[in-house]
Amino acid sequence: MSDKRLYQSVARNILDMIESGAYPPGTRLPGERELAERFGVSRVVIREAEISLEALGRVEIKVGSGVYVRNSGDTIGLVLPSVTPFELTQTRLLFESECAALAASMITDAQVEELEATIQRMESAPHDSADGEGADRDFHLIIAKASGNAANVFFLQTLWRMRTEIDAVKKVYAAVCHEDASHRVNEHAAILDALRARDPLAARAAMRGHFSRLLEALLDASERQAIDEARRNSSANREKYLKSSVAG
Amino acid sequence: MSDKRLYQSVARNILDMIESGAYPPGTRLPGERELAERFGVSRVVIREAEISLEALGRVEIKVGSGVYVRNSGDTIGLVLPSVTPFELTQTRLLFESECAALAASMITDAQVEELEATIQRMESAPHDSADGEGADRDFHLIIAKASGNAANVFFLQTLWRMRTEIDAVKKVYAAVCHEDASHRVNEHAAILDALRARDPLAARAAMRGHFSRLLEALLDASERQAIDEARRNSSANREKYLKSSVAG
DNA sequence: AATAATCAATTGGACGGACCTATTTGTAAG
DNA sequence: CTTACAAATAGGTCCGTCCAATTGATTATT
Repeated sequence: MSDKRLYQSVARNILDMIESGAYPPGTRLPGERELAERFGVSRVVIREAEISLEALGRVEIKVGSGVYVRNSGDTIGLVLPSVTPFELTQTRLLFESECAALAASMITDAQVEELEATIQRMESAPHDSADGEGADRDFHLIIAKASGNAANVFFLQTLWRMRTEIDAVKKVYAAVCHEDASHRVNEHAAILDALRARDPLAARAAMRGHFSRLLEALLDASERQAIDEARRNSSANREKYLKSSVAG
Repeated sequence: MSDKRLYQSVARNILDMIESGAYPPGTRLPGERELAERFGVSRVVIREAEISLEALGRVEIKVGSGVYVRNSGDTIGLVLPSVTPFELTQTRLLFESECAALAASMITDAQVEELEATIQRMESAPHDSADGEGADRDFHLIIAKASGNAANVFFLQTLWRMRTEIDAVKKVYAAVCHEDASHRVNEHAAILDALRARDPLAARAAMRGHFSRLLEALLDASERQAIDEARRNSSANREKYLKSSVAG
């Protein structure tokens, strides 16, 4: 209906098929010939659509085998810019705080309950487990949705992709995850309280506090990490130069 | 060195041609037929290569005209969600206001001068011209850069892509562009004053004012547009039913 | 002379069929 | 049960043809 070139409309259809859950990550898409028949287009168009999806990192084409859906998690940094963990956290601070303020005046009772559920999941999940991280993500995502703005949801998702797909970010966040887990539950609870009270100013302040503390924790962690690395390097150097002095 | 599929190796060659400076941004690449002959491959392969480059945002394909090199600085890749003009403007309000507040305490004198230049460009450009729009974009982009955060720059670019690439948004923004131009220059000047004074609160307030007014203008315009459409429909209906009553 | 309508050349878009190579898989021989 | 091989299946590439959009020059009109 809307796309100018045929292959783009086909690519969108395929993307919809994938995102509807019909083809979970790792599964094979139907063959080019079958898709061509199903969409009533030529094989060339199917190939073009799949190539564009491959360029976007959504599928992986294996010759002689088939086209496979990629977990959007294993995309490499091609589409995302390289940002530091601090930049990301600063942007999350300013963006998500405003989302929270907006959400406070729009949130439904059902969404409040969903938020409660994520906090319970975080409490019962072992620290830094996959489910704990999922609950963290859901908490922030629900708030973005509660702001009633599709662009906000999109940016929240993009921010989360940066957190999980950019190596430098992933590393530093992981280092801070252990000691962070306990604070996180409390802070999420404080944010939830403000949202439940439909208080925009309190929600903004609580979210800012959440990320301010995270930013500090990240700075501490990266400092420790830098020290560790320096120590490793210097001990490696010591070894290296001692060795050469023995050899000499 | 050698990519698995032919189109990828061709895409890399084309990219090298572009990045060598042989085809600066805005210029047209040789036609598919010529490239096919030059690389010794079929037109299909050239098309696939160009499509992958288009998906990555490096070139723009215009049917019947040619393939054009895009500014490499432009954001690439991400598939945009469908957002309304109002959602976009609301997100710009909350996001760019915070960027402005950040920028106020980080901006350099050189960046202040760049901002002044964009305002002069807007004053001298005919309303709603391409250059006027470019100056508008540059104004906001410079502020995002002045915030000293690569993630902010990335999101600013993505927001601008939404404004120019989503049909529904483009339409409503265009409708408001004429009467908006005069206000816009004044408001940009007010924002610049706050930045020049390195006053974060004033910068945030000025930016919020800028987008608040824009949001209202958009609402007015869309209301008028809805009324126009309703009028058109009703007159079409009148014609239709008058005709049938005459026929009957 | 300036402007509007028209037409032809160029360019990307799409089709279908043919043939290639890589991978998978089922079956038969060991 | 394992191995070896061969058909079936999958994507990769080419060719030639035709369509549709764009553009610019040509011509007609005012």
